[in-house]
Amino acid sequence: MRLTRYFLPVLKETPAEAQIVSHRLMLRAGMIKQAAAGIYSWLPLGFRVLKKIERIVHQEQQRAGHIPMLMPTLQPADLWRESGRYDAYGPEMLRIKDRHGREMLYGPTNEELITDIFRAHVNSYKDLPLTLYHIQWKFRDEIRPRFGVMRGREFYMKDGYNFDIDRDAAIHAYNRHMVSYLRTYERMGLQAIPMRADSGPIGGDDTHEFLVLAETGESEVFYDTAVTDLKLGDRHIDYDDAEECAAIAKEWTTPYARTDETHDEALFAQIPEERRRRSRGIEVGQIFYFGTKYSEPMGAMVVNDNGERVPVHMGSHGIGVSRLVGAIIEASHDENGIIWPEGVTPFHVGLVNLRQGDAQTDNACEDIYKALAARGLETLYDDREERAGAKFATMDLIGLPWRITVGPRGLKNGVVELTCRRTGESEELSPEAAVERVAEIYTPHHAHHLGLPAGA
RNA sequence: CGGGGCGUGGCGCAGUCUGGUAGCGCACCUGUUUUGGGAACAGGGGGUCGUGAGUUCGAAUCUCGCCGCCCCGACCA
Repeated sequence: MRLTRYFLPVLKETPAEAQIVSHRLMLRAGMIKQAAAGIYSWLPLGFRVLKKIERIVHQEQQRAGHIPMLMPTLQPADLWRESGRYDAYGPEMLRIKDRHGREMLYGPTNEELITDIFRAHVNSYKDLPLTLYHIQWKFRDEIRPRFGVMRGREFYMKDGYNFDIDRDAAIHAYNRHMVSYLRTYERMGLQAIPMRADSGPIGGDDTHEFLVLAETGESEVFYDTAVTDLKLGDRHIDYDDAEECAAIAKEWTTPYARTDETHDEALFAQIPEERRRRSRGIEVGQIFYFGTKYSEPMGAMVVNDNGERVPVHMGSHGIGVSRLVGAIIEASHDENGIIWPEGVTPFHVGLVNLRQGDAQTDNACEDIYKALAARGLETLYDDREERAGAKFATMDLIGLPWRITVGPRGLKNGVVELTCRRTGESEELSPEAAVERVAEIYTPHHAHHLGLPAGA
């Protein structure tokens, strides 16, 4: 993408309303524009990141065997009366009437809809296990939206629902989700720690929240540093293997890690002091096992192998996709701007032409731009008539992890500069070698896409 | 919902107390000179001062109502 043909309204000054760093940087980098309290337009750069995150979530869900679909944002009130949540949900649910006076609501979550779909079409234990999910906009009329996309009223969320014949099978689904979530966050360059949590209004026996450590997090968290040393890396995982999933879940949930809701000071005190940490975290996901809480009242039953009608065991699982954009920035920035992890960066590499209009540098940039595209890399080419300082400042602000700088001085010696946004380190390379290096850097990220279903 | 604050060109602000015909910086447009970390100079365009009513010869400024937004708290992906 050529910057002169793009839409990137960066701001030099910080809008007054933004308090936390991710909100400030998202506004300054031209990623979002507020439409109303807690409601945002996603401008092109922000939209790109949102879609990158969404894609990773889709890929990892499907890798775990979960099935994508899409449910509407508007739902009929009657379904919620059936589950008993129409009144229970309170003013946080946005209620609307259509032209015929029928009561509708803008979905804050989808348990009712998915259960309705399930009971209409699934009748036998032979159709289980089944896990369906979608990524859709939600609306919760928060008392006080704040922190930009981190606590919006309208937000983009992956929510999934598993249906299993009994408790054991549902627990496997729970563990499988934990593993696939760990992998999802790792690909985004995040460490999200599963922490035992309260089930809250959704209810259930078992639940973990995934917390990203950050100063500005809304939750107080307590953990053993043993948990932050864990990494999935590129280990192969068989998601159908209940024991393997359980083992990995156990590995991550054995070290102490809890939010203030479930914190136990006595247990915490047993951890060696040098490993004890008290910090803050941003919740970026949660998984639940809730047994037959919805299936019973709503009649989501199947016939088991004895010919008996039994309620299915369910769980639900969420990832805050739009919130993750903010959470990643909270976890990865410096005084000059955002630092995107390679997995979610809006563009893989920035190309800076230091002497726009000079035939030699223009040509060198065009060649590099084409060579990067040929390698399947997304480049933001700053071809504006701006001075070097302005171009560097823009690149630093929007946080592309790698930058290729092309100027007459380097070209005289046949080199360009490849700079790492995170470390600030640069190396001088021939244009061909620079392209090659960037391609190498992104090879593992592109490898994730292999072996997945079309559309993933 | 309780408490606090703010609405003035796209952004950041001054002007409001003490009413007198709207200003600064950034951004934008034109030109010249610049060009490896947010350039300089010259010229230029853009604002019913959130909104409605009232007071007044005269309202961004005073009074009352309404709307919107932000911050702190209790709640949530």
